[in-house]
Amino acid sequence: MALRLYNTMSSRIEEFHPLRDNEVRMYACGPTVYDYGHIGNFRTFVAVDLLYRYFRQSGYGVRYVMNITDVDDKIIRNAARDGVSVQQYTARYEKAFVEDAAMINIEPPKLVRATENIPQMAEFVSRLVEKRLAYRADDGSYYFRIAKFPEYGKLSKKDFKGMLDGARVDVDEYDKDSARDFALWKAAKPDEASWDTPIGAGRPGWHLECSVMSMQELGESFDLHAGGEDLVFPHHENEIAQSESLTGKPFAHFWFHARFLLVEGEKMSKSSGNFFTLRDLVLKGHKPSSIRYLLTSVPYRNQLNFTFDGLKQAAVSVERLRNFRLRLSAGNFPAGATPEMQSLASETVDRMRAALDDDLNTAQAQGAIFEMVRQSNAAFDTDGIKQDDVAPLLAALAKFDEIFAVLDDDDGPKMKRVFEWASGEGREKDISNELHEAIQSGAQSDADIEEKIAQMKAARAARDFKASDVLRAELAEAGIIVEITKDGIRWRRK
RNA sequence: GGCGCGGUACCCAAGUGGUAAGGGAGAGGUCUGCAAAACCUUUAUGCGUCGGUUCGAUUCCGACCCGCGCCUCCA
Repeated sequence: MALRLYNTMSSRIEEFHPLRDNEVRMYACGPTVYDYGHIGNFRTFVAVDLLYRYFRQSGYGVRYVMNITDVDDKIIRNAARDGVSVQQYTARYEKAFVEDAAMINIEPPKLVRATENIPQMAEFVSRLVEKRLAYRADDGSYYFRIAKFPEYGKLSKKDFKGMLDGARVDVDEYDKDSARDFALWKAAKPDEASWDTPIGAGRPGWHLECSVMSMQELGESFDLHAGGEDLVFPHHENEIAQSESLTGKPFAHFWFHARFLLVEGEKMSKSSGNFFTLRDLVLKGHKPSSIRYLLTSVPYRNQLNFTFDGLKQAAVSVERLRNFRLRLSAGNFPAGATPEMQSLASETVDRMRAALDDDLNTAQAQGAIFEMVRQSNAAFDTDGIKQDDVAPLLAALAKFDEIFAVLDDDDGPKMKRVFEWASGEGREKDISNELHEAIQSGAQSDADIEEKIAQMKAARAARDFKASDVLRAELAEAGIIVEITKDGIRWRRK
């Protein structure tokens, strides 16, 4: 069964087939590195990550490129405010972005930077000018002539026909032939970062970098272009206009857009007080795995209401999955295999893949895995799982985690890094008690814990439950949960 | 105003022209020295409201109400 994806261009769900056999070339609009990434940014990046992972699981080789916008108005303004160069300013936020992405298990794409492709962008503009698709304004800026691209608006389904004849030109836009013409290149201004190029001194407009870098990395036509829903217009529309009018070829074949999320039922905004960076959430004591899980629990085209209650629920759900894996890995099973468990495992994989094939229906894929967990746990309780059933069940779980990436418990070390970062930034006051506790549980080394567990075992062998309970309480205090089962003692971090 | 999306149990959230996945939470129970984990039972005759089509609609159509998005370099 083939993957079916919603394509913004056609407004329909279509079967996905790469242009070249077995190779997917995809490009995602990445962050403008002027601040720490917020949870909304990461919803989009996680959605694209899921798609990337699913392409790979489906057997494709994938070339996945993401841009870093490291020059724009905000960056120039903030760098000037801080009295540092644009490069100095963006370096720390690009680093933060990479760290944050790793924290929620986003597989790294190839990153390309706007400022490292300035000559190519200038070259692109001059080719547009040669073809009379762009023009130079009096101040040295360059604009794309929208009237030259009749298909303008085809992605966002906007009709500009009435506006293309220049009848209603804003008085402010004195330099432009038509109000809708967009800037390709902005002429240098005093005290602003600029680059000397054959088309003059200045800096690129926002849309240019994505056309230039995507084509450079992936070719004039490639498979899929992704981003947040707000980018449909004008950003992606403009990319299409400048790219297709220049090459005469279709630009991206699939357009993939993730819907915005709500935070506590409202649009996220700084003024509403519901604006959170990823680091803010970790400082509040939430695990990266909970955040990732919550972000993946609603299909990417639906509005996701990101709430703290939801974060807690996500944490419990992840714990349930981790407990299940631990139980399978650590248990003793009778020899043999059962047909029921064998088929349960394979049906679960089929159901997950069918769900993901259906425009990445992550909620349904999660439903499938939980169904398997429940049935397996029930079988477990009645010795219905045999030795040879374990591997297929674990394999199904692994298949799930290749996409969702929440099972491995490395939350402790990750949270510790955020803790250290906040301390280094002098933000101790933002560190919650919950984060302190979480760090504590990660502070115990495995060896220390195993030592205590061994003592517990000895005490229990002597039927000294009192001593055993004291040890268990000590470990609980340190954030370690101990479980006594018929197969022995198991432990995990809270 | 133009274009588009959604309203499903206490919360989150799938889904289908034939009678409601899954997760969380609550209640009761099983297991257990006690915990924890796990399992079982239970919680929507109901899927925004009102009409229509149909043997039958939550699912299709229409109207209305509510929420949300884009149309302003915010993912």
